Amino acid sequence: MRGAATVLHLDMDAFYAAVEQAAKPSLRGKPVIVGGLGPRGVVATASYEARRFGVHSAMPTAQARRRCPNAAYLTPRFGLYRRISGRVMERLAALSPLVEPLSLDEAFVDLEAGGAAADSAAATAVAHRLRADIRAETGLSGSVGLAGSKLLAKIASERAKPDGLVVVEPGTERALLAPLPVRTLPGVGPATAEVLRRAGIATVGDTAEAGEDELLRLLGRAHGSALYAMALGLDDRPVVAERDAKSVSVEDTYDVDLTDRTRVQTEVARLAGRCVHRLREAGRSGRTVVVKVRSYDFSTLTRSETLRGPTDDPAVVRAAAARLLEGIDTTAGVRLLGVGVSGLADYTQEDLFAQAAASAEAEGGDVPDPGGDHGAPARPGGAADGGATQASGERSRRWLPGLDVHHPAHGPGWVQGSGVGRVTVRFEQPGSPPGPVRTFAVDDPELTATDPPMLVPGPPPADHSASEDEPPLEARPSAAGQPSEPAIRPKSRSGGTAGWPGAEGTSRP
DNA sequence: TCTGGGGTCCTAGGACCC
DNA sequence: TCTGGGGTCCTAGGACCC
Repeated sequence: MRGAATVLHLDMDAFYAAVEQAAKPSLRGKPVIVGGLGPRGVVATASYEARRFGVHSAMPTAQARRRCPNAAYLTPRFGLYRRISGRVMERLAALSPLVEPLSLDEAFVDLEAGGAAADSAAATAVAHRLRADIRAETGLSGSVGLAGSKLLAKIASERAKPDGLVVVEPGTERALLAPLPVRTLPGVGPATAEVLRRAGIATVGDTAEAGEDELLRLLGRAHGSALYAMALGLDDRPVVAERDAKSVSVEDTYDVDLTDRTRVQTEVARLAGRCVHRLREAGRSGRTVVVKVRSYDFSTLTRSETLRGPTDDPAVVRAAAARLLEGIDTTAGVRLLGVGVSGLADYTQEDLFAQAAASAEAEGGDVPDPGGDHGAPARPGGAADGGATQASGERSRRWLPGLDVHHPAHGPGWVQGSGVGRVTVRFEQPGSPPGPVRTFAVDDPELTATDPPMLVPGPPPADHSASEDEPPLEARPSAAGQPSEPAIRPKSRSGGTAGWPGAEGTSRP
């Protein structure tokens, strides 16, 4: 808490859906829903047009289809969202060394830390400019909250949505909070809200009146005292820049419950491999392996095992996961499997070597066996039992709605839908007017999948697109050699991408 | 056609140590 | 004959967030 509204919270509006609308001109102004498109998918983001039909995040996609049958349903393209997010985060980094991202579309910024603003008026000016810059660079809108604390800045940005700016002047917090429902406070979800409701507490004001002792009794130590402080508008949490991940995990929900034990085993082995891959990409290793199983009835259990030292060896993690799975009954059918690693350490070859040697010495040769107790085949591809999912060889050939393609005669476009041997493509791109639709055979050799083109600067600020020639959107070489998607940027080094040609106008400390 | 995927933090009990 | 703590690590589960 501070005396000036210099803590900024930025929240991009309907981010995934907005990116898709920016990339696909024919979707602008129309309901767009991004999320899992399978039978068990859920909505990740709904555009504001779709929200008018009652569609919202976390709703089963099947339900969304009933409420809004005419929306465009698109599969998420995280690689693209990450790139755009990177641009936005660079803008924030120009304002302050203290930027705390919460997700791809959200971050706190401490405007005092970099000297960008020392009082509320200056902070407000900075926020206006930030919003304009983001729009100019990406064509997207973000809402901003300014306050003397993270708590209030976040609540303010929520109230600013969509496409707005709200400032909470220090001193006015309690009055602002009092009438709001407790659910407004971060950390109060359905379960906590129900406990409070039964105690007659419905608003933030009620919460403050209840007193700390009562809240401790109802919610326990940590949660109770945190909630009480928030209800009074008290929040001293600093904006924290880099936070190292504490766990890495991977999970899959299957379209049809898995019952075949062998299949379950090969899936767990596959997931373990994927998990370790991500672990290594992040340059980390971990000590505790976790297996997660969600049953047909949605009941979920986890089993974990802590190794003697951190590892990033796929064979070791696979073997541990297989052991853990042995103790779990899956005969009734599982809908989800997951593998995770926690207890992360920064990986260095020396450490591991020393550790392995040390434990071998201590325990008389019981070094982690890379041979793997139950060396699972690890090649699930061919063996897939016909029942559950498509053979995975098919996957690469499937045209998922929303993906970018290229055709030599028609140019760049995106998949609108596919089925019965046909794929429908709309030929347009970020800078173009809405384009025409064509249909092809799914195996048309002229149709190729491509990486998404970068967005074009937004129209609103004088519609003067920065004439600058950001590389031909064509991206035709498909960058097949360059695994542009999976590349997660290592630790602190954020990749290249020098500033956008336009607007250099942000202030320097 | 009920309920994704990636995380964080907290609690509680038992083991083990001092 | 106790009587009694406290601290840390591990495991399992749950609430919550985006």
